This record gives sequence, C-alpha cells and structure tokens, in this order.
Amino acid sequence: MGRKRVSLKDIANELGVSISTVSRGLKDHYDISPELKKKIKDLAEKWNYTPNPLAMGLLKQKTNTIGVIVPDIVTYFYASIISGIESMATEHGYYIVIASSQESIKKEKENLRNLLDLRVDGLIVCLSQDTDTFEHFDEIIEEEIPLVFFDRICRQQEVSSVIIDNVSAAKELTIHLIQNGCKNIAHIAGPQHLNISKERIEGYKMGLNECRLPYRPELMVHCNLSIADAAKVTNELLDSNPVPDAIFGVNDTVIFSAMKEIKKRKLRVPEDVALVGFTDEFHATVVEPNLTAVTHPTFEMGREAFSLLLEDMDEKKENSVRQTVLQAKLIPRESSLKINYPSLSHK
Amino acid sequence: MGRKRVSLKDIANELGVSISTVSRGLKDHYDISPELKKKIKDLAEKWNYTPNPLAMGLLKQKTNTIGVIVPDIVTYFYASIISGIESMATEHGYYIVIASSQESIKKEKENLRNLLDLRVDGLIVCLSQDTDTFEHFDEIIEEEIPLVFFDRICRQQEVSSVIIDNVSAAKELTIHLIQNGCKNIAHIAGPQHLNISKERIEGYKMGLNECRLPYRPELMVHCNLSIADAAKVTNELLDSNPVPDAIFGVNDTVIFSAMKEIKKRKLRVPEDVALVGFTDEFHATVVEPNLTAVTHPTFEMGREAFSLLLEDMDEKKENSVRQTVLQAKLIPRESSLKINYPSLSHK
DNA sequence: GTGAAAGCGCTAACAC
DNA sequence: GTGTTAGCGCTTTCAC
Repeated sequence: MGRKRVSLKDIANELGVSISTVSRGLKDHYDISPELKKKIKDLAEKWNYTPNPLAMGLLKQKTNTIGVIVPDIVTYFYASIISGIESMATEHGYYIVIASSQESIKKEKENLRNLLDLRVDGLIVCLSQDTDTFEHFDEIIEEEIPLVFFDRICRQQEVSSVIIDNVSAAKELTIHLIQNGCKNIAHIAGPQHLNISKERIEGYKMGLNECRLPYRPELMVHCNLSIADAAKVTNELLDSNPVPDAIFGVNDTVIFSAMKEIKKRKLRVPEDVALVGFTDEFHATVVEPNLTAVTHPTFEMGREAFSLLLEDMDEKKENSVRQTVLQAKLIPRESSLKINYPSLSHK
Repeated sequence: MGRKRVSLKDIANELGVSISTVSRGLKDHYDISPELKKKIKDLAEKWNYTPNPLAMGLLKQKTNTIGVIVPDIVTYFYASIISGIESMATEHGYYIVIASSQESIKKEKENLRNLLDLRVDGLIVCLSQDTDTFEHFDEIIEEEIPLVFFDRICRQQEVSSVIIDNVSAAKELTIHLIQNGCKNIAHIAGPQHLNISKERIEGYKMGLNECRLPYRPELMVHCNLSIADAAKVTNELLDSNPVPDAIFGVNDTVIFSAMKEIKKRKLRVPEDVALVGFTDEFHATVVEPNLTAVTHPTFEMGREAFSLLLEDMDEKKENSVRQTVLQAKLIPRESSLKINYPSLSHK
C-alpha cells in the first residue's frame, strides 16, 4: 500500500497551527488572516491535499457514491445506459459502483445487499429477467433510500422510473409491418412478469386492432430472453399453421436468433418472413439484411435516470415519485421492407 | 436520505453494555460470556447490522474498492473485460468503480485524480488512445499504489500488466492470409505510440518475412481508431497501386469501416479484398461475410488483471512486477477464405 | 469478562 | 482570528 495521503493534521503540524484553522483556511471561512490563508492553501496545493472522503462520509452521512444494478454489463443496451449514467454522475461529483445480476434474482438481491452495506447514497436498477417478486425493495422504499428503476420496472406508484413508451413503439412497429403487406404477424414475447413484455404485447395488439386485423393467440409465443429459447420458439412458429409472414421480437437478441433459424431454412428475409427487433442493438445495422427496430435513446435514458435520482437525493426537496417516459424511434431498415419504398428503392 | 443504519452504539444501548463489548461479541473475541454473545449476535442479525465501511476504511486505511479506467464502456471488448474484473472482485469482496476516459488523455488524468481522491485500494487501467506520455502515473508508482495495466500498457518494467501475445497473433493472421492466396496485404495500423499498434505491426512483418514476401511500406497506413479515419485510409489504399488483395486491421472497428467502404465500391469480400480484424468484437459473427479475427479471452483478461492487482494489494508479499501474456485464437471465417477449405466448402 | 479511551480525518459549535 | 472539543462508527490497548 501507498504511503498515507496527507491530512489536515500534517498541514497543521507543518505550519504550527491547529487543524481547524487549516480546515477553515481552505474554505475561506470566517476571516483567517489572508497571509495564513495563503500559506495554508499553498501548502495544501503543494502536497496535493484532498479531503478524505471516508472521513467526510462518516461525518456527513453521505458517500457521493451511487450503486447501479444491471442484468449484465456486456449488452450494448446496458453498457450505453451505464455510460449515460457515468457521464452525468461525473459531472455532479458522484462515483458509480456497478454490479450485475446476470439476470438472476438471487444475484440481484446480493447486489442490493452489498451496495447498501457500502452505504451508497442512491441506487439505479434494471430488474433481472428472473425478478418476479419485489419484496427485496421493501427495505429501500421504507427507509426512503433514493431509488430509480429503468426499463424493467416495478412498483411504479412508489418508485421513480425511466422507461420508453413501449406501447406506442410496439404499435408503430406492428402497423409498419402491416403497411408492408404482412398479414400473419407473429410476436415473440418476453417473460410474462416483465412490464416490457406486457407493454409490447399491448402495443402489438393495438396495432393489429387499428388495422382491423384479428389477434391470433397461436401467433403469440413467449420465451425467456436467451438465444437458445428464441431459436426454439422460432422453429415452432415456422412449423405452425399459418406460417407467419413477419415476426416481431420483444428485443433484438431474440430476433437475431430468429434470423439465424430462418436463414438455416433457406427462407428469405424480408420476402418470406419480415423481421423487426426492438432495442436496436449496435449490430442491427451490421447484419444482413439490416434490422428494422425502434431505437432507444440509451445514453439519454442513463442521464435521465441519474437526474431523477439526484432529485431524490436532494434532501431539501419533498421526494415525489416521478416517471419519465421517453419515445423510441422507428428505424425502417431492410428486414421489414417487403414493398419497396420510393426513398429506399435504389437499395 | 434513509434513516441512519444501525451502529454498534445502538446495539450497545439496547443491551445496556458498552460498544467494545458488542464489537468483541460479534467477532468471538476473547471470552465474552456465551449468553451475552448470543444476545448480541441475535440483535445484530435482527437489526441487519453491517459494519460501516467508512468507519472501517478510516481505521484500516483500506476501502475495499478498486478503480477501473477504460477508454470506453460501450465497446464489447472493454465491457466484457469489466465483466471479468467484476466477477472476480465480487468473489473477493471488492467493489469496483468505473471511469471512462473517452480515449482522451485529459479525461484519463481526471479519472486518475478522482479515483485516488476516493482512496481506492488499487487501479486497473487501459490507456486511452491519446495517451502518449506517461508521467501521470509517476505518483502512483512512487507511492506504490497497486496498479495493473491491460491491453494498452506502458512502463512495463515498473507496472504489472495483462496483455495478449500480439506479435504471434498478428503473425498468424498474416500467414493465414498468405495461405489463402493473398499477395498484397495491407495493414491499417493504430496510433504509433500504442504498444498494441507496434506489436501487431511487428507480427505482420514477421508473417510476411516467414513466407518470403517483401514488406511494402506503401501498404502500411496508420489511422486513429475512429470509423471516419478508417474509412479515409481504406479509400486511400483502394486507390493506390498495387490495390491490396487483403487488409489486416489493427482492430475490428477499423475493419468494419473498411468493409463498408469496400461494399460501396461494389468490390467483393473476400474475392476482391480479403479482410481480417483483430479483437473479435461480438458482431464479427453477424456481419456478412463473417469476419475472420483473433478472439481475445476478454473475461479471463479481466479476471487475471484483478488477480495481479490482488497480489499487489496483499501487503504481506513483496510486490514484484509481473506480466501475464494470454494467447489470442485465430478464428477463420468467411471474410478471409479466398480458397475454399474442405471443411467450409459447403458454405 | 467488561468498560474506558484513543485515534483514523474531518467539521462545526463553542470558547477566548 | 484562532484553538478546543465533540462526534461520525469502529477497533484495540489498557484498566479494573
């Protein structure tokens, strides 16, 4: 370990004054004599003095650290949201400690425990895929520890959150498929207990309804969000009757997997089966055909989540539950364009 | 803010004993009477007592927190290394605080300052692209604050590091191209001051040499690692004479950009120009044609970096500088296979 | 067996 | 203007 960093005491000893004088000198308190003040500041500068955050934390009961729990760090969606959180946190002098739940409720609970033990000032959380009970947030809510959920949320009445307008986006995506001539649109939905699954299903049904197409239960399948399970349900869909002429996936990962299965069967995208994803992962633009999806403003989501948390952490304000709903944006790409659009017909 | 968490004092008051008794009771010190010990432990359990890490940190001069500085969080390569660090850190009871330099030496210095101010117990760092001077690590090295570099490193004699065997990997990749009939292999290299650029150039030259092909300076171009710059130098290569029949990129990002430019010109990959990347980003398998690259054991790199750091942080041991060299593995995919390999000929 | 006191680094109320 | 003191939560040495 390195040598101890310099403390107020060191400076006080060197200058032959008391610790509190140094403390005050450093922050232009009352009036320390200007000369002394200068001497103190110069020495502090020279010795690279910075206040010990542990001592400050003890005193102020505030660590300037926030915890972030995400299902995983590696997925572009989460990585870029973390990036947004980090950028805003840095601007406001906060540190962020990251923990990943690996999509497991057990690890999520452990992460929560660890971060609370660390005495973070607040938490930003995206629920794991397995999280279908929510009592582990009781303590946090009761003790009024600032908490913000994003994307996969729960207890909306009690906890602030940042989400995108899943219903509208899913509806728009569905209508987009219909406008491209699709009649049998399948939906690969996510786990039933997740808000994102429910909302996207709702939007899907609204889209069908608005275009006077019937909702067909046999075209709706559920999967956990793994590649393997997505492949399995895709094959079930392709073997069913009617064979879907389009598949709308709850997220991109699911659809990438579906695309592989479709290609294996030598079916063409979008001619035989149109595909649309959801989160617009980085590689949506890089697969062939390029994947139509709704872009999430991920960086902004991260920044917004931190903003809400910051308000919650502000002790002066009465903390009120707020929800920010951001709009996702439909990006039509090749995977859904059965009918050549004039603007894209040169492709 | 939440109510104060329970402290030893609270338990002591409730039980009518002193703080030190509680402290000892909790850790089976000396002999506190078994009954009292049980009472203490039960109450601590009931009230969810956990020691305040700030107090412990002050006392022990140890925060159990390490800082990680990466060029960015979003790139798969870094995200998965972070994931490896996190997994190992969690196992050992450490927290990790992440900071990103956005490839800027200025931000890297700020991050360093911030993390030192936070009193992290150690640091794991990957240099930014802009980092061509290294004095900002003087203080850390002098004060013997545990530090480990990975991938992009400097001051190898003084600081432990985890790298992959760039020379061998680059050589193997070059020979692979030659075996596929390429004669004019261009190399898009990275910034000159980075070890990864230099080592990959060296491997490239060794590969050429081993196959008795001349090194042609006109086929070597440098670029910063941006998409735009990679596009620019790719076009320069395609306009030059001889036109390369293969391009070996310092990393995948560069090669993805090159691929786009090549497709724009209606050239075919690999028939007209074979392509090989380096880091094997996630989407290497998803572009068409799939990208040949050398896979980095990223998760393992993260875990290994933490292991080295852990040794450094172990005060008992004499700290010695160590370097772990991991092997990257060539994954031949479509983008380099000009000659049909029997095992892949059905594609 | 258990308590009192010092000290890790800092601030702020209170002396003088 | 500057010093003293208490206290944030904890461990540990020294008393009894």
